[in-house]
Amino acid sequence: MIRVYNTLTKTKEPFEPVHPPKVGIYLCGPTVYKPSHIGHMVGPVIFDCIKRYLAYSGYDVTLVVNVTDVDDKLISESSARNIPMAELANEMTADYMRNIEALGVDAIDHFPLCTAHMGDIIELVGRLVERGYAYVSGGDVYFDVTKTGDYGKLSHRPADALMGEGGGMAERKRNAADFALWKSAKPGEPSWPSPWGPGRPGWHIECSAMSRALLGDTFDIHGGGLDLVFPHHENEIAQSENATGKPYAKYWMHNGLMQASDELGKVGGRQTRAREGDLTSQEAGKISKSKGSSAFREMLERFSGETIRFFLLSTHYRRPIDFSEGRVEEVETGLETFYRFFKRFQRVTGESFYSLPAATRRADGDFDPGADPLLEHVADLRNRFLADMDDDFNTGGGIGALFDLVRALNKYVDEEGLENPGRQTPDKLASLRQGATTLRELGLTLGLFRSPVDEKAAGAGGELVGKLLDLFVAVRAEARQKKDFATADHIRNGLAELGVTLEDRPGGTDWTIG
RNA sequence: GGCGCCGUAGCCAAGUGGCUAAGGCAGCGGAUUGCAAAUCCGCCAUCGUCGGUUCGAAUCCGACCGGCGCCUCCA
Repeated sequence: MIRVYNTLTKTKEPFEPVHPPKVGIYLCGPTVYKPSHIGHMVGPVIFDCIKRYLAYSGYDVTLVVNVTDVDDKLISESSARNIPMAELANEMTADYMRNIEALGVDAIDHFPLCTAHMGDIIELVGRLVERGYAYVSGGDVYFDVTKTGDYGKLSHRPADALMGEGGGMAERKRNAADFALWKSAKPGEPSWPSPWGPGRPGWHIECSAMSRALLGDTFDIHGGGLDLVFPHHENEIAQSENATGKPYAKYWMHNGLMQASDELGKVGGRQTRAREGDLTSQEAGKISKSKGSSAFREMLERFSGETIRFFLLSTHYRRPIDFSEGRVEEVETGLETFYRFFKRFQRVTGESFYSLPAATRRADGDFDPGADPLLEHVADLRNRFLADMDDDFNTGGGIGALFDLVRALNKYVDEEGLENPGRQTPDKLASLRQGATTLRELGLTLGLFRSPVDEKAAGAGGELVGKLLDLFVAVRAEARQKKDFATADHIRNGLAELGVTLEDRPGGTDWTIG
């Protein structure tokens, strides 16, 4: 039984899809006006992972992530750069796509564009006007929050505490909390024809329209960052449920926000509301689009996508993450333990870890450990992993089980002496293989361990470097043969200073760079 | 001011009523190694403070202290 925390009810609820085995998930995606920063990657990674896990658990999942390519911010940014809005949108969408791809996020089924769904949006706004939930005012269309009884039910705030946009729009609104469904175009602004005159969609309506177009009036999970609870998601519910007369999303899942940071992801933080003398809160605030934040792609020059993914998944999705390079380096060190085991597995079995045929369905993966102590242990750890993931996708706890699993496998290789071909038996190799297959199976539900990460040695001159290192290793082996350890250590220490680590094993010496 | 979250070892972090409080990083000791590296074994926390509820609390309630978020664009 999978349980998910629902912002709507503030409790963990049993996950029961509206139309099992189908599951529809809608995640609020990027507004493509600036390059992505690390904070934008949290949602895609978590929900990519949630989809994988649900699919693994037997559901038929459709994951939709919208791309908002028309919006006030796009308009101002494109005019500042003096390029068409569509060109800006294309450029930033491409940046976003490259970034999520690097993170191994490829479980998303649809990336609807706002500009490609104008018909759906206009129809939805029209419905709201017809039904009396929205009114036209000077070419704009506003949602009247007083017409719906449960406005505020997601953010759990009293209706009178909810305020909408201020500024020039305020004059045209009946109530301060009303929000724009359609904004009339000023001269020179991009616009689309509508029954209320040329204009563009309000901020929230596109999600209501596109989720409806792709997932139907009612779907299972709606996700997004915690900062979108109000007003964005609150308004989506109001629009959608009053336009269709049906429930909107059944479960609302909100990920915690990326906090603080250093060079690779500068902080935004509160500006206008900082209390006097409250400097630390400005330094340690969340990463925000409104302040400068380093582009995510710069981070990818320092860390592999898998490392960053591992970092993001190493804590629970609802918890805020304090980002810093140092922390990513720490989890990278831990991740390397897995990589070393994968190499070791290949040495021992001659088979690539990455080619192990892991079960893609949870039910298929059940195995009878028999009387094999290793496999009994593996089965326990697998159950622990699944129990953690079932409990609101506790990836942090699950990763802990994965670490225990590699340790169990390493220990098995140690104790059975499997690095020594003479001590290998078909039974022992089969047990090791089954344990490793389970590790791969569980890792894949997190989107980890999918394919070999490029060695840092690769790149310019990589081939020559490799041959030179092989030569050093060969010379050193001769020295060791002659018990000339001074020379052998000289070579190893010298290489160590250059960042090359040598590991002597019964079967020979391996080198690794970095 | 309104609403809300968080505070577990040097750092990160799982656990939210009951076996010896996961795991990672760092550190220390040991096995192994010619010496290393890697691997394995062991050590390293009573859970912000105070009070309450309970047979029993890190886990529930209250107060306080500290950190942060939303209420305005935000993933």
